Amino acid sequence: MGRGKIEIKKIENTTNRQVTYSKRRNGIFKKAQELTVLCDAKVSLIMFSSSGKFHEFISPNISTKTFFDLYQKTLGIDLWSSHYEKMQENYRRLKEINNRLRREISKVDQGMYAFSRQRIGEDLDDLNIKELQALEAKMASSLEAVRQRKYHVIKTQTDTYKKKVRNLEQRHANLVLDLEAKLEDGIVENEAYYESSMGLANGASNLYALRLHQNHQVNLLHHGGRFGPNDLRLA
Amino acid sequence: MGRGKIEIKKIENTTNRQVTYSKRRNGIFKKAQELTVLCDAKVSLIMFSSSGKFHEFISPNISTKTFFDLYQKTLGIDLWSSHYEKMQENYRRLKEINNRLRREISKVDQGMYAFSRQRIGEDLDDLNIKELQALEAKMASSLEAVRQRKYHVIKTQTDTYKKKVRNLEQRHANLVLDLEAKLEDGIVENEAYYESSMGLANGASNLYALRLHQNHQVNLLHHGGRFGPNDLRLA
DNA sequence: AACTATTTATAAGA
DNA sequence: TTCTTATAAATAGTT
Repeated sequence: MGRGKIEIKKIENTTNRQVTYSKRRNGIFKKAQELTVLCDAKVSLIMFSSSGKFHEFISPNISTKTFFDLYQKTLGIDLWSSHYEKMQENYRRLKEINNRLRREISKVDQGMYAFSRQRIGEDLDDLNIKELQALEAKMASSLEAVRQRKYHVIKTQTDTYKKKVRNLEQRHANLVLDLEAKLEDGIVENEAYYESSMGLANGASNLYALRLHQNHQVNLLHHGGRFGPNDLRLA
Repeated sequence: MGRGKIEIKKIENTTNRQVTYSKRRNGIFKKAQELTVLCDAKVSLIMFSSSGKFHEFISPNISTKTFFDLYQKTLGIDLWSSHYEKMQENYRRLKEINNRLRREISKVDQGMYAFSRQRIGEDLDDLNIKELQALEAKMASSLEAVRQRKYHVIKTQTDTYKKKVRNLEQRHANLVLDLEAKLEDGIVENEAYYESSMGLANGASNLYALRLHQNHQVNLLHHGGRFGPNDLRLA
């Protein structure tokens, strides 16, 4: 219908193609409109040009959504079922997993609670003698492990103190020797300095006092001392 | 375009309308097809006649679903948002909850593990003396609670046995009285029966033996006996 | 966007 | 429905 007949194949000339698209689009929309009126039909016509331009015609008094609901109902299928149903399935599965996780948490929680309470010595009413004895044995062994560890820590600290003391002994002995040498040479004459130095370096009795001090310290630690392993004060 | 010009309004004659629908439908489908080819366009054409008959044309190489996804994307709206998007939102939320639950389980598990290991006496290396002493005290107190409970259970069982014994004493005493009465009346003459009955009912020494037995039982329980609370055997 | 020669669609009839 | 055909409508190529 034109000056010449055309072959129905893609129009390569872009301008030409766009013009033809525009003309024929109007024609087809007019046809759709006429069909809607003449035949009381419902028509949905959606087009995208090659350049992506969008045009739509839809019969009056019907929304695209309604139209597609009708479409799907007519075909008896759901276009989005593959999408939607799959998601629904996943949703169900996720929900189930979720519930299982919740139950598990609850279980673990209760288990931990029971364990804790039992170890703390409550909730023992439902244990029989055999179970009680097993629990007692385990706890006794645990307690023993804790005690062993405690003694080990204390021993380590004690050894550290012993070394400190030995070191002090050595330093004071050297100091005394040095001081005596200087006194003999007449270099040092300050009496007060002499006395204090001698007091510290005055042989076995003073060192014994130091050792007593250390032992006392250990006892404090044993019976509830609050000194950390790095607390090396001696008094 | 026909033998005569027609007014564009609903054709009231049903047959006429259906014929026109059929003819024009073919025409419009042909136009859509030509547009698709000539202009490289994407066309979706869906129609329902007034009698509900459904016909569809869609450009090749594109599904109705794809077409509508494109449609929605172009319009920037989602016709199915009320349904689909809501579900998608829920799905996301559920997934998040799921992950949180997993993390929680992991946390609780680790917590329980650490707790368990510490109480069992391992993993004590990172505790200082103060912490060790606190743990020791707690465990000692727990252990004491377990022991108390054990003794209580044993005592309860012992009492049960005592009652059993008293009950037996009574029944045998009655039996003896009954037997003696019958012997006096000359009803019973079986010597063997008499001896065995008298053996059981023969006063304090036998009951003492029973009691000894019971005490021995208690000791067994105390030092590792394997009898449950419902195990009432006496030998 | 308008023109118009020509093709195409189709209304009415068979 | 389909075919025929006269005629209305659409449109290809041109301006």
